[in-house]
Amino acid sequence: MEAQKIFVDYLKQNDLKNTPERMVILQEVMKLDKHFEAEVLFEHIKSINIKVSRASIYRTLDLLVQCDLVNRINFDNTCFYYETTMNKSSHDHFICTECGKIIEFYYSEIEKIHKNITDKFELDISEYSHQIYGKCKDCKQ
Amino acid sequence: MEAQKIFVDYLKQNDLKNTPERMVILQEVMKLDKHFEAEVLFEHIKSINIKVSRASIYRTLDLLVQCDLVNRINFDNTCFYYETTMNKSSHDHFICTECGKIIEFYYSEIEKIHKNITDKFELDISEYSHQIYGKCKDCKQ
DNA sequence: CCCTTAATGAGATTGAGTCGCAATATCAAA
DNA sequence: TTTGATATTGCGACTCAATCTCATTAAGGG
Repeated sequence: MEAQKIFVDYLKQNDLKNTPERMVILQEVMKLDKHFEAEVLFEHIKSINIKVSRASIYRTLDLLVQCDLVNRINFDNTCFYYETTMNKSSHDHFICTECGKIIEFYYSEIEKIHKNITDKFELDISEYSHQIYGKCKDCKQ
Repeated sequence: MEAQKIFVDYLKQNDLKNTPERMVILQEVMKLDKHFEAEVLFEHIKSINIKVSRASIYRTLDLLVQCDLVNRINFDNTCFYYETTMNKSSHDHFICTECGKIIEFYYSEIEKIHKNITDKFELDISEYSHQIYGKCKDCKQ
């Protein structure tokens, strides 16, 4: 399903209003590279001469996270990063502490672990965070 | 080996000085529950009438992390949490988003995944972060 | 077209963590 | 000891992402 339809439906179902600001933000989020910062999105939208306040950027990103169109990731504790989820399966990240390069990876064992821990402790898992830090091939030696 | 000896050796090996502030901080860190905040440590030390500045708390915690006596964990992006590593094997955390309860768990598969990814991408892993969020048994329904 | 309710923007505020710097302490060598 | 090079401390100023406040404006069902 198309992102915009998902978002509009989500708004309607939650008695939230469909505003031009929200539509612009969704549209521009989809154009950005993966792993962008809220501030970058704010500057980007300003640069194309559309006026949206920083507060609306943050509020709308929260909504997009809530309706699963966007993931919020904490790489380095300087700020949150965001990535769209469309057409993407779940994955984790390796972050090179030298050059900042990001490698995405997926192991089904992670899901098995989550299943196992869910059963063992009778949990209700809503999200998880898994990052590996180190030096990439090029930055090693 | 005893924590204090490890720390003192670490300081000596790195041409750092053995100061009363550093010793007090190490000593009080060992008394605190797991998963404490820097601010809590600061308040705790103030409460026993020892004067150590906030800056020294942060600087010394960094040193303790560097010599592996303490882990720094990012649970909820409000601030860092710290835990002593003494007599503890590697483990990850489940955090209940309702009551804040923390469950520690260990799966050897995690290490296998890290080994695998290391080989595949020729990485040099220095640390990792793995947290699961959700509702615990008591907060479910 | 109205009216209730939500959303917006601007700027103030928060709060963890860092930085700069003058004063002070450490510690190895004389 | 005393000295002196160097590290450390504390204080307060500062940073910066993120949140909050609140008056004004907009959405959209009836």
